[in-house]
Amino acid sequence: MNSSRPVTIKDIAKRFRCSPSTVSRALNDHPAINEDTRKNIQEYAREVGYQRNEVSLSLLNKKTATLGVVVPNISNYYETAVIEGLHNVLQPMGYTLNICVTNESYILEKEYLSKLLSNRAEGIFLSVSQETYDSGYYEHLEQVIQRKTPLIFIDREYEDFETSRATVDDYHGAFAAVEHLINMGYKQIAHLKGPNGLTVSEQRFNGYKDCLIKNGMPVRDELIINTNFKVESAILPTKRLLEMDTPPDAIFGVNDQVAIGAMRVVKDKGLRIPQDIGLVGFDNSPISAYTFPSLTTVSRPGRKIGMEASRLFLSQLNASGDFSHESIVLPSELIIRESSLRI
Amino acid sequence: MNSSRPVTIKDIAKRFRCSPSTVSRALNDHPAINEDTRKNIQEYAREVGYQRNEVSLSLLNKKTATLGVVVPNISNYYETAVIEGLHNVLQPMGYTLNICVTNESYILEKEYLSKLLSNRAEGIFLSVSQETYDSGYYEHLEQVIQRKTPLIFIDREYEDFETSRATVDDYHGAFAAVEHLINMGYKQIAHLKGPNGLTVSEQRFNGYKDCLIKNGMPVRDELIINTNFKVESAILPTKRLLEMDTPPDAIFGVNDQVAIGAMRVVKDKGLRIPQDIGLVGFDNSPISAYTFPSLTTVSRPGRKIGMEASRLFLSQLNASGDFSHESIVLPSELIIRESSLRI
DNA sequence: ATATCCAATGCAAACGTTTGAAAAAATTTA
DNA sequence: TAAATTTTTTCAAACGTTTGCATTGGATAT
Repeated sequence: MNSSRPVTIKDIAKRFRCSPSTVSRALNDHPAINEDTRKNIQEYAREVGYQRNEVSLSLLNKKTATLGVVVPNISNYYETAVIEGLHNVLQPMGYTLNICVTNESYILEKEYLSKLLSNRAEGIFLSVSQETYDSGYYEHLEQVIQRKTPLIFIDREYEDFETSRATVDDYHGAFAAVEHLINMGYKQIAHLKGPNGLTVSEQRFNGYKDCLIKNGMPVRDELIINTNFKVESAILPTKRLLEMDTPPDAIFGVNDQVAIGAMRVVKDKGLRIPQDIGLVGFDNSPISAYTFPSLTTVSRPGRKIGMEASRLFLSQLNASGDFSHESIVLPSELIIRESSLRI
Repeated sequence: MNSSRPVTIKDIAKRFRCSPSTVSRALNDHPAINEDTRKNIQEYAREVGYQRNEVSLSLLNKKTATLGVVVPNISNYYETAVIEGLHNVLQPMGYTLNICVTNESYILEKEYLSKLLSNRAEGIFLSVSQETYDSGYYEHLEQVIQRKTPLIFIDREYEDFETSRATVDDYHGAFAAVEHLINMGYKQIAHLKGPNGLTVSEQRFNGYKDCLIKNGMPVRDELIINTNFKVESAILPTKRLLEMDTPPDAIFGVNDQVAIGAMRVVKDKGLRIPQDIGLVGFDNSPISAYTFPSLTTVSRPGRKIGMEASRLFLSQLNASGDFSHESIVLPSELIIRESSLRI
């Protein structure tokens, strides 16, 4: 008849014919408890596998030690690196991360935020979904603000939303990548762009465009084709590029996946990298160093972003009433490898 | 002075000079509430951004609708696919997934399990860490069992632990991969093995070994070298293999990452794939189809594993007292691509 | 005018824990 | 032995919500 109901402090109290308070104090090593009582109770508690019900404590203390991490997906290297960074700082402080994957859906994002608030998460790290961008709705964020729950944007962001944010300098990373291609003598640089509307996509695109302009090179619309960040989404666009009358002699991919997809198509065509076609990606994913040829790319400090975001959260938490939000932009770094190194 | 304390039912009750019960019923559309009262209360609640405190409800109902997912890491394609599968089934049912990354650490795994139990998670999906394997300790799992919290193993497992589990048939996948290499005429097949002790590593290794034996081929110890699953860990081992007096003519990597690392080294050596060296990976990661040459691999149904694990959880939940644990083994599938297709 | 009935609301307990203050018990002091 | 002191334990409230049961007040029927 030993039901699966977890042992409570009351159960133990009954067993020892004492009050719950005594048990609670005994378990917490309160000084005003008789040594014997304490030992007996602790021993018994261990024996029966007592485990403090944190739910009741959360209710009592209004502290859940839970943080929400809301991201569009976790299948990319960068996202997992960010989570690792958050984790490294916050886990040792006793926080539990509640990772929510929106799958780029607005509705899921909204649901998750509601749920996190209902569950009294003490802070939320958010990388907004594609759909949220597209729709432009952000009432679901207002609830978070209204409830004064610290909200930290990671990576993607609403430009005009007043919160803290930790992002990577995509613009200058892209700029440096394209400038490098120009320095290598490439003349017609194509861009496999990310989905429209996303800050990440647009920032990188802007870096690409501005770099061309600054260097007196034309921005050819037909050399800019959209992808969805995934490797297979680069295949057709790259084919199209290579079949043009005046095809590009270099391709800047919005991320490594896309660049690797392009690499495959280029090689299938029998073109040589970097001699015939230069190639640059973005992210410095682990595999980029081991493709053949290895891929020039721009590294994003994902772990650092996570750690900085944690810092922002903590400072907001400790802040008294008036708190000015911070925007942290970490630099990205060009990593030159074989795919663009034309001698 | 508007403190950030969330609005409670009591606050609303005070505002309307009624009892909390009335507010609760009004918000939950209880029929015995006056229509006007209901409307007024609901409107006011929306206005002030009332949000039900789920913590208190959890305490009251002893239901948290929270499930723990404890995995060594989330940076691989497979793991995220599993999580996606779990998510797809369980999120719509109202469950929140609490994803915990142990980073292959025993201590973290133990801490997370304790925490999940303390937070009254209603079920736990576990892929045990490397350290847990190595140490052989599993008292931390006993607590879970003792508390009768459904525990489902995903992917990795203790062979002799009585729970439900959903795993992939790594053995036959590896067997098929090696048999394919043999059919292609490769004679000296090396194996870049995963870390010792992990079921995944050992199953694949066994598949490799048994296939060689069954085909009357020698198992040469010097052709079996350990890696840690990561791309860079394949570099030195592969170099060593290729510098041997009688080097292998094929390499079976424990996963795609390792195979891709090997691919790089082989190409650097000026050897041709698949003519000089055949190559097979494991996982069917998105990129494996787009390497050059594309990588023959074994696909693991990660999403399906997640969905099956969910099913196991649900059936255990609905089971009355006596419940016999299920072991589900999903087949893996050989995907033949260019890297092994010698004509 | 009184009994009957129904609609609407309030009361109180419960979930598991902590904690300040009060009470009880044990010990020391005079 | 009584008073004073110290040690140990209990009481009660609190956290926010739900819910069975009791209560209220008004309307209807007799």
